[in-house]
Amino acid sequence: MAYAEIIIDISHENLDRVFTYRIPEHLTDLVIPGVVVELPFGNGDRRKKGYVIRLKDQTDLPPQKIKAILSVCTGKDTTEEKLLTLALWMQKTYGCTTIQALRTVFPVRGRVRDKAEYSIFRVASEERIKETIASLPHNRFQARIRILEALQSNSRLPYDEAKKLGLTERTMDFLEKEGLAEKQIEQMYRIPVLPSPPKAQKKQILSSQQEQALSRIRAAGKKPVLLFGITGSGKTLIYMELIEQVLSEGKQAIVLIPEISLTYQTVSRFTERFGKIVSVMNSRLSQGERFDQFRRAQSGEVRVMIGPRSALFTPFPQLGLIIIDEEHEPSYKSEHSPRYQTRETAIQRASLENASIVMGSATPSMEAFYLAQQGSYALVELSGRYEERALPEAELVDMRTELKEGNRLPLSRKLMEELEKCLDEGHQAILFLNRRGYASFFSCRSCGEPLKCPHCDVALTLHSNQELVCHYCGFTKPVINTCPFCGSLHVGGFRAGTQQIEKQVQKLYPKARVLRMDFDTTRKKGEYDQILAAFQAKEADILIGTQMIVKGHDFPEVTLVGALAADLSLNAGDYRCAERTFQLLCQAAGRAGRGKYPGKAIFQTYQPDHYSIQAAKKSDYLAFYQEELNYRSMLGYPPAAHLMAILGSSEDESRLDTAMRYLGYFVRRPSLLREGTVIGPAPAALEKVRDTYQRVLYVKHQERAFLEELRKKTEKYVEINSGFHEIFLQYDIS
DNA sequence: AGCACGCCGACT
DNA sequence: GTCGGCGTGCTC
Repeated sequence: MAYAEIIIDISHENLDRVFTYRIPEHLTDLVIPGVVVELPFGNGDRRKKGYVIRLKDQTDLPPQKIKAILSVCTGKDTTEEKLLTLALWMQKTYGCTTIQALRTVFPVRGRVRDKAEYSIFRVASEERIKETIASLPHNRFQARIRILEALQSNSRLPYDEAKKLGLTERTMDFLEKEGLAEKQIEQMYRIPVLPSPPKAQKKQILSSQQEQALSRIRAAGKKPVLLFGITGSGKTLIYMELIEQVLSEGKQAIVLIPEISLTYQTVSRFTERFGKIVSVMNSRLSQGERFDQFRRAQSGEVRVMIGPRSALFTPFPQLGLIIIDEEHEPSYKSEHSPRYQTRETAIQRASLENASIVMGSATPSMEAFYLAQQGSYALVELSGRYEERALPEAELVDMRTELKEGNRLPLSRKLMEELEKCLDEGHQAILFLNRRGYASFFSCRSCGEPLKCPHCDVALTLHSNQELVCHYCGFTKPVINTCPFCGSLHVGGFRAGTQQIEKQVQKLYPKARVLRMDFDTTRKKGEYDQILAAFQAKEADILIGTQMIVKGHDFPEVTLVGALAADLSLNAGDYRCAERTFQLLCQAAGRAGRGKYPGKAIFQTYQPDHYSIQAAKKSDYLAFYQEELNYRSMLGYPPAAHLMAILGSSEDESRLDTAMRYLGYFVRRPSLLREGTVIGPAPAALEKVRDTYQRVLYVKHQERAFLEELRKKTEKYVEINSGFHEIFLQYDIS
């Protein structure tokens, strides 16, 4: 006997499990994992669609309970089937539950959407309603009367309001049977506001460099392409040419961009060229809005989807091209289960759909460049800035010398000098701080003890309203004036966050118009775009901010970029921190001199000799790549090897410790671990978040498949051991 | 989510 | 008794 394990509905927790169905003989060949089938479900054998997850020969269930599959809905080549196959691939590769994988790939009909969409419409005349109310005995049918009364004045009653009036299934049945009202689904799309109306565009002409790159991309065919082009070399124009071609073949394209650069500026370039067929997704969209976006894509109304990583799952009928811009951005790695890497998943989707895929970056991720070197990706280089603008020259300032010579300000003398020059010439400047709040943590100058959040174990940040804030859980406490550890009165915010730098700059250059952009000033929707637009319109001379200001914006009047603490991100305690630092600095330097004036970048640092800072100074990607690859090979980190993080979390610290220790013993068993290394368990980077403790265990191995196998074995081990019951485990393989 | 089942109170 | 409201539990 053949059976299939099927998932019925991904939007409801109670149905969050597999059901077993019998495969009738005539469907034997058609029912395979990844296919959508029609089933009888529940008491009335209602017709439901289900996803086939896997097949099996046996089942423990009593035979009389098992129903048979009715039919197979999807042929082999539908979008749905391919996305389902993609979900199963993600489950296998990233280790998550099937439901989690399905929810990532298919839009969930959110509750918000249901409320807004279902309405009750009056279908009878007002008189008839009145008569019905009168005919109903008034001491009963309270719910019916309330609803009919509501329908008298309004012909439409939203479903959630009706629920409040006591609407039940039976009442609804009565209303429909009597021909008084009907339940209706409104087919209203929530169209997110498009940045700009399509303009008559003047077609930009490709440089010979761009032409060359374009033909090499086309020559690569379906092989993934890594487009390695420095900032300002005009990658976007190449993307648009590729999209143009795909559209002319009647296919559709997905453009992935990091959330942070999903701005008016970026999107308007696409809408100006392609008009209404472009749609934008962003993570601020509600579930319902996202659902609508996907439906518009399905119907052919939208043919180019721009968005962050979740846009990868747009269900286009004939996907022709996937573009991943700024491929190296950390936001392409999902932080929730499944912890998928967008680049890998996109390549998988492209191969399932027989689509092309192009990844672009000025500073490719170590993984992508490594794979390009190995020949798995086609490497297409795009050298030279568009219209031959010079690359800005970066200069290092050693902050240790600065301090020795008596300058305690966050700005070095060199930077001040350049800033003044820049302002005098009437140009714009960007001052960039590696991380928000990093430098303005609150600590004691006598004993050096920083004040930490009692829930999250991170340093509290001092805000201008004299409050100490935890940026993870939002815990606040008023500022104190004695150190709780040693009683010293020398407590205060050290150095400067963006706010302090803003104050400092205002003091130094009272005439300069200063804009600040960070977490605090961009909390409200639209503020981000407003600040950028204002700066672009030259309504300010200096823009101060965290990494968000150096990502992909084009400010032609900026001639000076200052990185105030270039090495801040070097000590983040993560094997990727050198890579991040290099990327951020290169991006920052790339902001300067994008217009007709040459640019200048100044990196202030306490570690001027570090290779990532040295390489960033010269914008020398290859030099950095070589050094970093040596380091990764030596220590067995990706891309030289593979790394699995097992993240355990629990509210019970001692139980978590015990469980993770035993997990450590388990994966260290010689019978399991061949040629691999285990590190930990150790407290995770954030030891405690929202009163939940976190521990992490790392396993390094040359073979990814080995780690995937180990994960499966670990899952089984955890399942049969009661010590892990209150422990939540997540796996992250890279 | 749907649907049935079963209990409870208000009515003929 | 009987009907409808309402809470609970199950769906291969």
